[in-house]
Amino acid sequence: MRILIIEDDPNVANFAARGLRESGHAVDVAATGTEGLELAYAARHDVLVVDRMLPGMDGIAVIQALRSSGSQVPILILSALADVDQRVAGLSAGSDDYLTKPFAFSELLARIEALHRRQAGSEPASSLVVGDLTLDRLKREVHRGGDTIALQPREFRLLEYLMLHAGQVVTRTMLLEKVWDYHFDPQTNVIDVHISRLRQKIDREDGEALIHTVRGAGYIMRAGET
Amino acid sequence: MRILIIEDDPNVANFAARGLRESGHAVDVAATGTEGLELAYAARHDVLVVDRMLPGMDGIAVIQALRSSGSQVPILILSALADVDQRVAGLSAGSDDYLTKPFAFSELLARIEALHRRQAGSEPASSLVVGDLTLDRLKREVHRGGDTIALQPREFRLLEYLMLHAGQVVTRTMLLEKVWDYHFDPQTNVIDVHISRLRQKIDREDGEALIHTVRGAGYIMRAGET
DNA sequence: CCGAAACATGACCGGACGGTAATGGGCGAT
DNA sequence: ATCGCCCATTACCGTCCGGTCATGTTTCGG
Repeated sequence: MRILIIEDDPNVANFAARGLRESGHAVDVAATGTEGLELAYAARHDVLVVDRMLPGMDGIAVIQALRSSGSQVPILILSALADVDQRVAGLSAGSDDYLTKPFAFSELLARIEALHRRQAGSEPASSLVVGDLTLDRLKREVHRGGDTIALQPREFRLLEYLMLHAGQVVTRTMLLEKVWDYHFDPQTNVIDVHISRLRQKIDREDGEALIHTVRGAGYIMRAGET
Repeated sequence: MRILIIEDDPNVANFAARGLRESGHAVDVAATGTEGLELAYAARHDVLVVDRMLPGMDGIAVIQALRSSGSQVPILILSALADVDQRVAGLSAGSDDYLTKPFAFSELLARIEALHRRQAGSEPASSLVVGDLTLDRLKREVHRGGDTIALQPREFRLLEYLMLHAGQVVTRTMLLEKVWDYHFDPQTNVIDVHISRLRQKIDREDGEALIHTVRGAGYIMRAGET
């Protein structure tokens, strides 16, 4: 389990970090809000422990920034402010738990594990998004900018795979393996045909193209420039 | 949002229930652990608030019973025991939060909403289980006791719907609406035919039958007796 | 115990899904 | 600039999904 602690008081930070490491977790520590945000963006953490009061960027602001960027990490606020209003404010800002200093390490650990337990129970993302295109894996629905797009099963699997790997080139071999379950080269242009059909449905004239071909390599799903 | 409060002190129970109702939530109240368990099994709640000390069946025991039956409901423990060890014990038992009495209602509400927010963000269950039959909604795979079962799309949707409502009778009308998207009666026996096909695949001679017909009503998916 | 209603199952068959192939177009290399 | 390769697109058609129908079986009321 990987934990990020954002806390400016080195005593508290070290105390917590050490204990968590001894419990077998990987711990990153940041002393300021901005540094913390960078670390949070740089790597996936299982739980964040954030001090309420931080020099520069405040803890609440950090949480709001993370949440507004779509992050779902469980966050525990650590604070000296025991006041009920403060606690409520912290929770409303988008955190999942609030622990007041001074705290017992065993409780911090228990709460972190409770947060993680809950998160771990949650399923792999069931809805994929690239640009204004969204695909709901459970409902098996695809939408682009408001309207629903009907896809055939094979088309759906193809798009799903492309979106799961959005931003990375997907080779023909990968597609044959994962979308067609072929473990050999069919020597035909099945893929080309289905890419074409997909494009006609999702990359309609309106809006930018999301499926890009990478000559000699395969295809890539991407919104935005570069 | 539907909340179940298991609390023997009527003052506390009423205080919390009233406040939550005023905040627009549906609230059920149970005064004993056993009664609480029954209510929890009888209906789906979004959050449970459980008193630590209860006459008869203890709060911790209630939580353990729920968790071992596979329930994932977010649970908040309410307790007069502020002691760190008690708090840790409560969280380890499988609860998600721990609030000590006396408490401010605004904090209870904020914590309940934080728990729910987290839960709501998590996806609907992607794998369904009834007896030794499992269905993975994302991988679109069905297994019964070790081996994989291949289902046609319509068969899959049918089984998925039955399993989503395991334990409750599913009427023909419901199936037509939700599995076939028919909003009228096709006057044919499509459903019977598909139920039959499903049975041949999943209720093979080996193992107990999971799909049961309820004469005059519909079908029900259930493992175990009664 | 008999009959009717409700349900189960097997056979049939139309249509759409999805693969193949052929042709046309565009990018890149020499 | 031109040739060749890689990709795009259209048309065609076989296969299997899934709905209908007809017949057999079970359950319940009278």
